Amino acid sequence: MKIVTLRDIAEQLNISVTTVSKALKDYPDVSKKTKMQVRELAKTLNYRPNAFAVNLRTKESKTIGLIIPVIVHHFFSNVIKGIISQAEKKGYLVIILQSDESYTLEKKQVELLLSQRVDGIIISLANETAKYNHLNDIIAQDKPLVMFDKIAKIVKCSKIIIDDRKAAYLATQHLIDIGCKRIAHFRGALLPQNSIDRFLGYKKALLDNNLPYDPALVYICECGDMSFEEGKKNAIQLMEDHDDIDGIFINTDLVAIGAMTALQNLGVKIPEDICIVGFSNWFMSSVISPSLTTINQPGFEMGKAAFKQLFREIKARKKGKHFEPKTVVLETELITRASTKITV
Amino acid sequence: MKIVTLRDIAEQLNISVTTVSKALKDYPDVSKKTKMQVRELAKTLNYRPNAFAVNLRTKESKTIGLIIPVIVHHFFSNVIKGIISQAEKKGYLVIILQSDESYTLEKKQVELLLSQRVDGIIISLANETAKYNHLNDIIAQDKPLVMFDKIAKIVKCSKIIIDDRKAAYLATQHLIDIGCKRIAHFRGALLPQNSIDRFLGYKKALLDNNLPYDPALVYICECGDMSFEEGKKNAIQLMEDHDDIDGIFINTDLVAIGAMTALQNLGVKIPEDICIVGFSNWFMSSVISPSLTTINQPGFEMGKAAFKQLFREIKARKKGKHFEPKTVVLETELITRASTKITV
DNA sequence: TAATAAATCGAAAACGTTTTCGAAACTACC
DNA sequence: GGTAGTTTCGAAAACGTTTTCGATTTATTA
Repeated sequence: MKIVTLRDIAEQLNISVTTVSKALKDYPDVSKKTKMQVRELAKTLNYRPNAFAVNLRTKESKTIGLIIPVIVHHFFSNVIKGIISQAEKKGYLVIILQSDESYTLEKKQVELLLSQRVDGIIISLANETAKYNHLNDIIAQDKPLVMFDKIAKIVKCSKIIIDDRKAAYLATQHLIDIGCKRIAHFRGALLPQNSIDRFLGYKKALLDNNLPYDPALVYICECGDMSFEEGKKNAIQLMEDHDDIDGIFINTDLVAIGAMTALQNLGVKIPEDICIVGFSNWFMSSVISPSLTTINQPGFEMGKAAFKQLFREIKARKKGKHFEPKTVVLETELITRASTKITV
Repeated sequence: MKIVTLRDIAEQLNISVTTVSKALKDYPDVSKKTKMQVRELAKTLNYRPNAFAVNLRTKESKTIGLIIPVIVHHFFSNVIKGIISQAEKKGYLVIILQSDESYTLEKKQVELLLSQRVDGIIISLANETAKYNHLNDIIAQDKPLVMFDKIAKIVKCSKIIIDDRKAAYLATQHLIDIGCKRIAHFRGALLPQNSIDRFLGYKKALLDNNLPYDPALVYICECGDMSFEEGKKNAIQLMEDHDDIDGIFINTDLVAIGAMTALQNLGVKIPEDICIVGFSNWFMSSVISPSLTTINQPGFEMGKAAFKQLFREIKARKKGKHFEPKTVVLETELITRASTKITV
């Protein structure tokens, strides 16, 4: 019941704490005999090193912090899983915080993690976040920082992203390739970089194909808890405003599925009347009817990559080397399904 | 850039570390003047207490551990959110681990959390888990432990659950009330208590209503990553085996939605030919067509309740009191939707 | 056997905080 | 001015580990 320490072992064996410590860590200057004795006793007493003391002494906790906008989210929960799985392999634990898309909370949580002295921080920014002092604080403390998905280009740290612009371009080009002439876009909130990039990719694809870009065809949705409803609402509004639409590129699968539901209720046939491309490849997208063409956004892989990068930086710091921030761009792909398959 | 300590402040003000510490914690035996000086300097130097040292000294880390079978899951991610939100209010951080339904991993993760000396542990058991030594280890160390959802009745700790049996009974009774005579059940894996309880509730409802219980009508699905596919497969199999079925009570919404998809593809009309009740009230259930009648399983509230309970136990331990394990049963409700609305 | 090399051990400092307890300084009162 | 009481401070121990460096013992060699 009592918690055993190095000292307990040392006293029982009539040796010093030093030797016990060294024996357990297999130092070369301890005899085989005492090593055996120590290890055996440690086992029978069920000795566990006091993590608090180890942390204090070694100045690291083998714990990292993760701040994400939302947890209940197909993409982000996959990222979490990726990070945790990779962290576990390297013996790291992960503290998770949810910013709820709030800048104030995000800032407070960064403070919290810094005062907890985690070994590094992984973050995906809140939609609201437009100032980056809190992030620069992390860097100023020379603590490893990796951003993913919702990033701030200005901040000097490593980043794990996809090429949102290219992916959006691909998605829009696909709509054009199958014959769409008037393509709407449901975009995400105004601030996040990826929402901007996806919009730009959409726009560029139109222009490259000599199709007019019409700002009136771009609808905004916050992509919060109400994504599905936003999709429905936007779709209904779109049908009222512009009934000549023949394709929509939508920022997120969940919004897209909402839109499809509303359109189908209005008697619009997909893909015959309107083709739809989503974004993220949520598992439900392959399952609904018609199945949804979408861009695969590899959440699990992003999580893994984010931790790997962070780990590299942690290792580099320990060796005193400085680490040049690196941006990793993960591959995406267009997955074509029934929502854009028109058999002409 | 250099990390400031109490000592730095003390030296700059020519006072002792003791006084600095006391000033910052508002001890009564420090003069107002020095308190002001200390606080001001602490602020300008951006002093942050070294969490490692505080932990070592106070023997607590204000951090708890959470072990869940899966992260990417509508119910569990809601629980995570509930736990984190509540923990944040009390100034606690949460380390999350995923057991992947594996007993071996779960056991290892408990070890890890214990050696990290978290202040308490919240756990929902893996499907595989049938031995509880690792849990008893936690209790033996007098560390607060709270289980939720997938619990082991034998283990002497606090538990947050719903009355699965009653909820399943309610669901089945509802099917009977609307005229179903031959009701199938897609149950979860064999070991988990809640999967057993839901099955028992289903069975009892049948018997109480003088309907025959037929084991052949009970299908098993593991409810892992393949839930949707399992639902489809089970539904198709069911139609082959017993085409006289007029109702199904299904362990999980996702499986139910899979089943509905398969049934609709087979030309079965829901609810006219077969009525369906799911379990968990996933947000998609209100959104698909037909919308799914289900049992509301309050994930967020369970998470909150779990942390609240853990927090009570942590407080009690600090006061040296012993805490009698408590089981909290949260309310559920039947949400009737289109999948069981037959207008006779 | 003496000198040297190798093997084995332990004292002590350090990590940064919290808290006890005694000492010093100051105030008030007769 | 002396006493008692109050206010303000700081030395020191403690939390449990890691690591340096010197000391001691044992083995090796000429």
